[in-house]
Amino acid sequence: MSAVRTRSAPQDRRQAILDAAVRVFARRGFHACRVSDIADEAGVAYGLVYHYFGSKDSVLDTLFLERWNVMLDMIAEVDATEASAREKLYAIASFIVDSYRHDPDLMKVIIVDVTRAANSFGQTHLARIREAYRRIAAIVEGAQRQGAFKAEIDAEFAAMAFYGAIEQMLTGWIFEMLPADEEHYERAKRLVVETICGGLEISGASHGRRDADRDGD
Amino acid sequence: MSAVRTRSAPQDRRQAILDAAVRVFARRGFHACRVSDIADEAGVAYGLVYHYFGSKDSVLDTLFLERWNVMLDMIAEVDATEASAREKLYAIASFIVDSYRHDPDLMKVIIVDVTRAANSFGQTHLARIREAYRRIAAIVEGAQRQGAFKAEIDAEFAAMAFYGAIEQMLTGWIFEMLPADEEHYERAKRLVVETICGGLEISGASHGRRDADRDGD
DNA sequence: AGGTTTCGATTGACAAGTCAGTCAATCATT
DNA sequence: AATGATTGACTGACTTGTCAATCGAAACCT
Repeated sequence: MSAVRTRSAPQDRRQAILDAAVRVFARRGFHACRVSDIADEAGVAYGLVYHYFGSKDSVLDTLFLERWNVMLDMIAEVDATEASAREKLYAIASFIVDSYRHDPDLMKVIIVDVTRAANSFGQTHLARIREAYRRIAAIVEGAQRQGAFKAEIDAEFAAMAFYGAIEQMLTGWIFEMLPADEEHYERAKRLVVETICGGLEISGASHGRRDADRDGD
Repeated sequence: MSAVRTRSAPQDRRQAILDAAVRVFARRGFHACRVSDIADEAGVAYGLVYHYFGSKDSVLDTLFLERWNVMLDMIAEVDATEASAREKLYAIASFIVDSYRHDPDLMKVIIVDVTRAANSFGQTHLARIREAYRRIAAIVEGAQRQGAFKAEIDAEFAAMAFYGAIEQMLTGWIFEMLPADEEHYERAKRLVVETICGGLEISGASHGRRDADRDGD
């Protein structure tokens, strides 16, 4: 124990408020819950929330930005490796799915409450979200230059389709439309990459034709 | 003209309120706008909104259900045809994209305020949304039985990836992350189907292996 | 060691404002 | 006159953000 007894360290209180916010936001949604709910859940006085955060919005901002920035860093890091585009995309899918596995409430809040309010909040969030698409698109572009991915599919589109597919999986888990267990998490990672890359990669035959009729090679 | 002059037909007023609601919901979001905003936009008195609708939520419910049911019918109709799975999925993508082209405000409201907030409303919406996934999954299953789609990818997962990719395109247009013009709408339809089916269909070679090495068949 | 000052952390009652929903009255049409 | 549509002021409930007061720990002094 470090600074225990009657009062805990300031940063613990701040973190306790953030943790409590994740729980109540996930439970009833950002709009439906009150600042007093956060304070009650964290076991602190109402006013303390305003001591650490400028507003209720600011609490949500902090939750989103802290997590999103970790993801942006992760994407940049992965892209810097020598792995194939497929492996890079698998790493991203893994990261997002594992984020959900590790803290489903936080991911629920980010997907349900932040994305929804992305336009009513400042443009800040929108810019960060867009940045993620851009970095994924950069991976696709790299693969296109190397001839591994079809060049005729716009990289920006592909990135959004990829991210959209992943987000829909999480949505399925969040709203209990899909079974959410360890096995399905792993299957989801593989499915998303297999589905998207199977369509993006230039395979030996069948460039995108509907029928599986083999041509004269 | 039928019942014109000083007072228009009741159903016109009701529709005027719905149309106004779409506009104000799209502009500032469902939660951020007041019932008085709807009434003002529609040019009717505050109380009239409550004459036609039981609550503010009920207005949103109506907007969502009326449109969503049209889509559900459309999917069932398409699935009953003899078209290939790829053509069926293209028809669905077309319908959704065209819905956005025809009434972007309404689609924005449905995606931003309903689809992503489905848990805060009753289970009614969730069930309708799930029904859409189920119908798309049925198309995938049909293709799997016919040997046109890979059997090892869960149909439910595939359906969600497909819908998620489309919804992400709309999100891109809604938040002005993607160029929204006629040409891009058409490209988006093709991209989504090409991306998803390219990965789902059993092509002559490369069953899902990363490398395009041809096996001895 | 004991007393005291300082200052950020913490409290919770309160002011000020918001908004959904109600309802009694009015209007138009038949 | 009867019926249903329409009005908009009003109520009641609820919320955010403020703020003056209090607390606790450490530094500072004697």
